[in-house]
Amino acid sequence: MKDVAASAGVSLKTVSRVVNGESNVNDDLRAAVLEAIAALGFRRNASARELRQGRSGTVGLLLEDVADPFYSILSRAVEEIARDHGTMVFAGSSAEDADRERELALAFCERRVDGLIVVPAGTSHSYLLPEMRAGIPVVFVDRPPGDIEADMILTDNRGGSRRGVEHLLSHGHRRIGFIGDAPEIYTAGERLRGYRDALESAGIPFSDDLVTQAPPSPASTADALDRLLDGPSPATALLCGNSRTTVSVLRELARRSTRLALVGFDDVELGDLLQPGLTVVAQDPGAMGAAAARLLFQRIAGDTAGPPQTVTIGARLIPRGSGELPAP
Amino acid sequence: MKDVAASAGVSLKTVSRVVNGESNVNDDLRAAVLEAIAALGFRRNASARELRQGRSGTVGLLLEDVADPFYSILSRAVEEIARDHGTMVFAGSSAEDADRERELALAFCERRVDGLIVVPAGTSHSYLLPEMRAGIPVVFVDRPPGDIEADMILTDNRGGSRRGVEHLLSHGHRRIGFIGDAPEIYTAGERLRGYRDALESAGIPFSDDLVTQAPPSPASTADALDRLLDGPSPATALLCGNSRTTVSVLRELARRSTRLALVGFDDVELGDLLQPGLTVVAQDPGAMGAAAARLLFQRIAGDTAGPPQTVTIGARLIPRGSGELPAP
DNA sequence: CTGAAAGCGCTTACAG
DNA sequence: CTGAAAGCGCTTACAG
Repeated sequence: MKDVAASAGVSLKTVSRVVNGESNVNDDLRAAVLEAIAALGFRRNASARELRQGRSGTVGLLLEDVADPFYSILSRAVEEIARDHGTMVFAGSSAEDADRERELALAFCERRVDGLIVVPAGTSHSYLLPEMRAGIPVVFVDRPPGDIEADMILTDNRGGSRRGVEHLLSHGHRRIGFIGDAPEIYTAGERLRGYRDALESAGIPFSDDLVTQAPPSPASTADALDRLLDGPSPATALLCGNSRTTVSVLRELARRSTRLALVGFDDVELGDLLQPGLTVVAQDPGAMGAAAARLLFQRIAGDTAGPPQTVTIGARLIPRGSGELPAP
Repeated sequence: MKDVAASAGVSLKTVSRVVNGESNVNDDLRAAVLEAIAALGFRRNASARELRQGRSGTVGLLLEDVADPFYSILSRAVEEIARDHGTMVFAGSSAEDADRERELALAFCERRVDGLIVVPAGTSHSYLLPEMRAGIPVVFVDRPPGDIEADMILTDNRGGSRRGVEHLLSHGHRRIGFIGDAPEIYTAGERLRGYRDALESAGIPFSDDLVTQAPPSPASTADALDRLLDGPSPATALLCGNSRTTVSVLRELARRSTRLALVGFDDVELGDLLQPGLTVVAQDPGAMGAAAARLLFQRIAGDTAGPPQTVTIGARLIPRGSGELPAP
């Protein structure tokens, strides 16, 4: 900038004014500055600007895995809103590791992000309190934070799960299985609750035999199916608590050439092309990302008066065939 | 940092030494500094550090769409390698818009990224020359840059496509269609070349009637299928030039209940669960991202002596059923 | 409308 | 092993 000023024969401050598009600059001087900028290939140094201004024009986005379709769609939605605010996005994958989450979150804070969107991996988030008090707003998505109060965007997991089970009940099923993630996972717990809600409303007693809660893996899913299908009164329908489990179940059913009424929680690509089409309770990751980003920028803009907000986003049942198979 | 120094009763420089993990600090002073850091909730300001050091510890990653599975897998691979180098990743989506690509790339440069990985959207990249000369290494992925020479990571599109067609030929097909993206797209051109290579080697004359080149959309794909299937000597097999087209073709075939031997370029999730399973020529986005990141960090580390490199990554044929349907 | 001076929070280069 | 001074490249606050 000093070089530009020298080359254009003006002061540093005038160059700064031109670079920042301030209006009160003489046209001739402006032209001279622009010429010098082009000639020297000048590009403003954002670090210096940030240091002086105190805000960085960046936000941090902490996901479980950038490569997972659910999070990558969420991520794109955040990017679009950030773009409207002239802000760039740092994205990082916690890989479900609490230490890595913490490390990334603090690295983002060291970079003085203007705000943070976090899909929690760990169960304790008090490490963020000093940062939040120092003025970095944080919005949690998908799961509530561990031991602090904060803004969050959640799916209506319980209601969605209930709707999925009610759908199976309405097609005559009475023995409905549930295979979900480990019970410590917030969403897994909520979805199991929705399953129980639906059974209870229908006057069907809850049975432990029909429920599996474990981290999703092809092996654990195959075991769970064994338990559901190989007993004296097998399940005729199944709610899968997450998309990884749904995919494992589909592979396992294809291998066994067994049919089973099936509703998956979370949509999977090409679900409509399977035979039968896959009925799902679909979350809306784009809407979640957009809601998180909007709330974050509202906080960044200074709206920090009220208490933490919780935004709940509905889950939609999409019937495509597998959930409409009638009970035998 | 000044506050920490005052609180610990040492100089700024000693705090700096502790924060940076330098070894030559007296244990008592170190302890006092660490205590002051904890008490004050101090976090080093990265902007100031970057300004002084001249490097930012960030890289920019410019994709077509962060939400596309191909790019999100590539993105995660870049993140992992960046992490090994203590570097954060800015990711942005060009949305296939040359202006937006330029705007994002220059915004990354203004933030003084240490390097840039770019999936080109536009056809001219000379706008990056000043930045490259100023010492920001740039690696292009998936497609070559427009009008400059630079490092790049490419898939063996031509060879992969050839292998896909040879696979169909080996199952007795002679009328093999090709539906690819618009001919301006580099990868589309290469894949058409591979298609021609395979036909030529088999002594089968190339026929324009069997080829469609257009931006993928459900409507254009349906039209292309009409042309291929409704004539006097219809195609018995098809190579789809990209995954969006593959999905449209699958939907269209399901609607018509027509069968056709099919090989898709690019894998799609759940392709193994379709009936028949989807045979594809699979790119390896993870390998591409990793190769790009490795080359970039090599350049950042100062290895800029040699000429630009091109790394070509193979495409693998994965037979799953659809490509093995025999010719009638 | 224009500019000179101070300072953002660090690290570098140097002295002791 | 420790510290005082200068400076990275901007913007802010102020004066003219």
